[in-house]
Amino acid sequence: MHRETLQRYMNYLLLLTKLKNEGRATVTSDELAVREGVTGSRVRQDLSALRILGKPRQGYRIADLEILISSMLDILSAKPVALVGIGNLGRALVLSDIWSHAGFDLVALFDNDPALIGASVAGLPVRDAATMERFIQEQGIESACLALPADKAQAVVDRLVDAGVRALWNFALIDLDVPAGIIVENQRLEQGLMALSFRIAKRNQDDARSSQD
Amino acid sequence: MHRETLQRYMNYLLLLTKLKNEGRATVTSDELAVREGVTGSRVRQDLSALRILGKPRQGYRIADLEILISSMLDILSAKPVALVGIGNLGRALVLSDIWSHAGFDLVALFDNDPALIGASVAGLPVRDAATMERFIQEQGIESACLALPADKAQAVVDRLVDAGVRALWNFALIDLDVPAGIIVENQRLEQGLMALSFRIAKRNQDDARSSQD
DNA sequence: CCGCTCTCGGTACCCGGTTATCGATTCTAC
DNA sequence: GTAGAATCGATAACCGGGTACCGAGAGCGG
Ligand SMILES: NC(=O)c1ccc[n+]([C@@H]2O[C@H](COP(=O)([O-])OP(=O)(O)OC[C@H]3O[C@@H](n4cnc5c(N)ncnc54)[C@H](O)[C@@H]3O)[C@@H](O)[C@H]2O)c1
Ligand SMILES: NC(=O)c1ccc[n+]([C@@H]2O[C@H](COP(=O)([O-])OP(=O)(O)OC[C@H]3O[C@@H](n4cnc5c(N)ncnc54)[C@H](O)[C@@H]3O)[C@@H](O)[C@H]2O)c1
Repeated sequence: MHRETLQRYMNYLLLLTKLKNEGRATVTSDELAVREGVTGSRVRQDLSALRILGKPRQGYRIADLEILISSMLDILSAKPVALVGIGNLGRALVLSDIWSHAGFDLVALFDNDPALIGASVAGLPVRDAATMERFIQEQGIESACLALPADKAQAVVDRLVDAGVRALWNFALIDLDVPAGIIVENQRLEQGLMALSFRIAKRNQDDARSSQD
Repeated sequence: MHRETLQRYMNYLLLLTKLKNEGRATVTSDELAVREGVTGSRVRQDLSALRILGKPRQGYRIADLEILISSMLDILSAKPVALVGIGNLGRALVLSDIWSHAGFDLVALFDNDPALIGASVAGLPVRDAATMERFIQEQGIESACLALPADKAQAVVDRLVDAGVRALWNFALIDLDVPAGIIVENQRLEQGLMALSFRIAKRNQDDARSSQD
């Protein structure tokens, strides 16, 4: 499955939640399509690939779609995950509700700043990073999120992988080096900002060109 | 230009910076290709589209690539940008160095929390959100970043657009409603986490399947 | 100086994602 | 009940991003 396709499924899901809150029970392929900037055909093929059936003149049952897309993404489970680096970004992540929405359960916070250790964020204690390996092994945690300086990230990753972590969500701007089989999902915020810069430049060019005509 | 292609250019840029720091002056298409999981052919076509010429048996001059890709993305300029919502996420963004890397200059911080107004973050004062429109108009700011609660975002966006903002980098989990011509780049963190969940599920399935054989 | 090798630039081809189309089905209206 | 409209499911056609290939130029070794 290509990244674009995967993103479409996630957008369907977000859209469905919104529609459900509006009291809707069914949705047509064209409705989903226009909001995604794609054709009804594409949506029907996406859903058909998940063996989801709709009814002519009625559309698809929103509840069915939600369950099937969610289970494909495996976000109905609650995989335990640890967060390392409780700085500004880390705190924002702890306080957000994205973990449960994406099939994770944030169970542990780690930092090596004595001023932070022992504090509590959103009801979770900040643990000493020195105790990280032990806790992760004991709890069988296989996922971790990194919100710490780029120059500290690789060393922490090595320790995490040794302790049994097999999937990483990385916010540090660095290409992590991991053994085969370990998944790294990089969250590169500056890419979003660069994309914005490009789109602004493109719009300004287009505007200038069309005003010339 | 498709999103995937754009992302490839940004990755080239990050890679080039790294190579330059290692003292390299030139790079071959195959070198860039393997790190991007693509063929040398694709890289050469990408670069050729930017009218970048290489030399046989030598490759491309890194300095040239950096300048041309940077100018395509328009990240050499310093577009003024305002940040609204100086919570945990906002502070993390202020303190990061992504702004200049992506062609922006963070010039103003706004919040409506009296406890924050007047404080200083990274040398910038937090201004009263009530004075937002005026400041933005006076300074001719056309870009803004939103790091505030989803239920407050739309109202703030309406004010920003009225004041002249034409490009938005949005962290709130909501589909913003804006007039035509206004660019919105949504930074959906939970999509990265969902993608991680999907990749974990897929790997576990594959592992189970291959151990069956 | 002469091949030999490496890498670029261009072209042709391929593949898969996207769209278009059409028959089938179900609901509405009268 | 029948006509008509709407929407699905399937298939075919299209398109563009990606790859493979080949000829050309640039450096290297002898
Ligand atoms: N990729 C991006 O676009 C982007 C944007 C913003 C921030 N970031 C990254 O995220 C990181 C975190 O951002 P932030 O604003 O929260 O930074 P921060 O400095 O506020 O927080 C970093 C935290 O990590 C902790 N830490 C440092 N070394 C550690 C170690 N070895 N073990 C455990 N904890 C350790 C520190 O004590 C601190 O609390 C930044 O360093 C930055 O690289 C990336
Ligand atoms: N999309 C995601 O994946 C994701 C992840 C984390 C956070 N977020 C979003 O980012 C937002 C910010 O996160 P945070 O942790 O910094 O939240 P936060 O509550 O710490 O910060 C929000 C800030 O916005 C300010 N604010 C509220 N209303 C305002 C208004 N009308 N004008 C100006 N300022 C106003 C508040 O005073 C506060 O300082 C969250 O609400 C969340 O929706 C999104």
